[in-house]
Order: sequence, then structure tokens, then C-alpha cells
Amino acid sequence: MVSAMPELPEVETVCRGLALALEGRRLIRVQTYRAGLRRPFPLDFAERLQGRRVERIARRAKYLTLFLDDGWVWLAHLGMSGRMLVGPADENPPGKHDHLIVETEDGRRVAYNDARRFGLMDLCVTADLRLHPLLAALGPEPLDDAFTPLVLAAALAGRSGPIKTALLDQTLVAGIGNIYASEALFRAGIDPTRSAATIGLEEVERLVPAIKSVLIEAIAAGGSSLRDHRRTDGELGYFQHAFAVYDREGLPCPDCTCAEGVRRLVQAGRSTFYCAKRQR
DNA sequence: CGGCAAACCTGCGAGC
DNA sequence: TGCTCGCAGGTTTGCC
Repeated sequence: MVSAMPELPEVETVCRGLALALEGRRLIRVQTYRAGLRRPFPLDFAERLQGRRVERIARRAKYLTLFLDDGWVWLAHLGMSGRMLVGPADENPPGKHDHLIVETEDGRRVAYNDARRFGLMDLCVTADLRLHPLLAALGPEPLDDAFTPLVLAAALAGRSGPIKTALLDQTLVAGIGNIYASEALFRAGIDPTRSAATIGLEEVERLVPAIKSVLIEAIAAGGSSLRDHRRTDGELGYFQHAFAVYDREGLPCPDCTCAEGVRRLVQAGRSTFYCAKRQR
């Protein structure tokens, strides 16, 4: 069994699990159980996957890219509640919210399960992948060496909105979501409500390593399992136990025991968690 | 262009 | 036990 929930570390965890199950394998059976997710599946989606061998699986931001042997790429996004469940190919009927099931020549089965159906599937010619409308505008990968303080500082300049909201903008840097935005700002000691443009270079020089370290540690932990995320082997990720502030309203942060504890506020409709004493 | 609210859809936990 | 409300990891659209 496998699955996921989607910020960069969770998608990376799913990517690695899927690679173990599918790379080098031919898809001998593909079945969809509804017309699509947040948008319709591509025309003849199941037929176009059927019989193809999966050569390689990679991740770009929160997207999974499965490279097929006919020069096409299967592009998948997990939305909020999407999982990839890996198991033996048996005769079990599709489970509740299973929307797509593939079976491999060596007897494995991967079910895409997504209660909220915010996920997305598409097909794209490999040569055009970088130009795909969903990928073309994405910012740098935060774990790439090319993602440097100078790059982030340039992206933040001129943005009047809060730094926390800016980190969620996938065109600025791709892959950070609501959990890791709060956690990275805590590590960097930066108040999430500050205007992005006011974050000085020395602060950006703390923020970039903070982003990288929290993502790397979360990947090593198999991601964070709050509600949905599972690893490919069915185990829970455990990084949620390492949260300093996320979902910890009123509790002390690791660095201080101020009476009010971690604060929660809403920015652009999303919860933000931070320590007012530790973050300035 | 920037920023924000709402919408997409279902499940779950808290409170009554 | 059961109902209602609020909230949830993401992205897109539309309005100001």
C-alpha cells in the first residue's frame, strides 16, 4: 500500500515508492472509474497508458512525472488528498475513492485514490514537458543548488504581500506548501506577517537554508502524515512529530516557553503558525 | 500586475 | 448517537 499528500517532501516520498513499484515495468492493465478529477482525464487516457513500459519516475515541484517508453509523460498531481496505493494485483474490487488502477506485468497494482478529487492527470510529449502549461511558470526547485539567497531575494523584491504568502507562490519557488512555509519561517526566525520586500539579504540567507533543511529532514522522515499521507510501503511518515509550530497553537515552541505559546493566524485563507517571540 | 476570497469535493473532529 | 459547523496538506479563477 502507498500513498501521499502533497507538499514537496510527501510527493518525493510517493515518487520514490512509485519508482520501486513501476520503474522498468510494463502496464498490462489500466482502468479508470470516473471521467476525471478536478479536470477530465486526457482523451483515451487508460488506452494510452495500457501496454506502455514506465522507464523513469521523477518529481517536479508537487508534480509526479512518469516517463513512458513511447515518448510520452504521464503527469500526476495529488491535490490535497491524493494517494498512490501500491499492492499486489488481486481480484479485489476498486476501493472507495479509487479513481484509476494500473497493473504491471509482474503482478503489482497501483491505485490512485483521492477523496476530494483535487488531483490531476495529464499526458504530454516528453520533449514538451518543460513547456507544459502546468509546469512552465514554476519557480526553481528549493533543493537545487540554483536556489540561492540571491535568487530568492530577487524574487521577493517588490512584493508587498506577507513573506509567508510569497513562499506559497509556486512561481517564486516550487514545492513549498502550508506546513513547510510555517516551519521554514520559524527556523529562520522571521515573522510570517512581514512584507516580503522588507526581508533583508541577511535574513534571506537564513531563510534559504531553513527551507532546504526542513524539506530534507521531512523527506528523510517519509513526509508528514496528518490525515492522508502514507508512504509507498503503507507506513506513516513521521515528520509531523518534528513540527516546531505547525498545528501547535497554544503549545510552546522548541525555543521558548512564552505564556501564549504558538500563535495561529489566517493569511490568504490559510492557517499560519508562528512564535511571536522567536520570530521577528 | 498584485493580492485576496471563493470555488472545486469529501471527510473528520469538536461541540451541542 | 446524531446533527451542524469549521477546518483540512493545493490550485485556479475572478474580482478589486
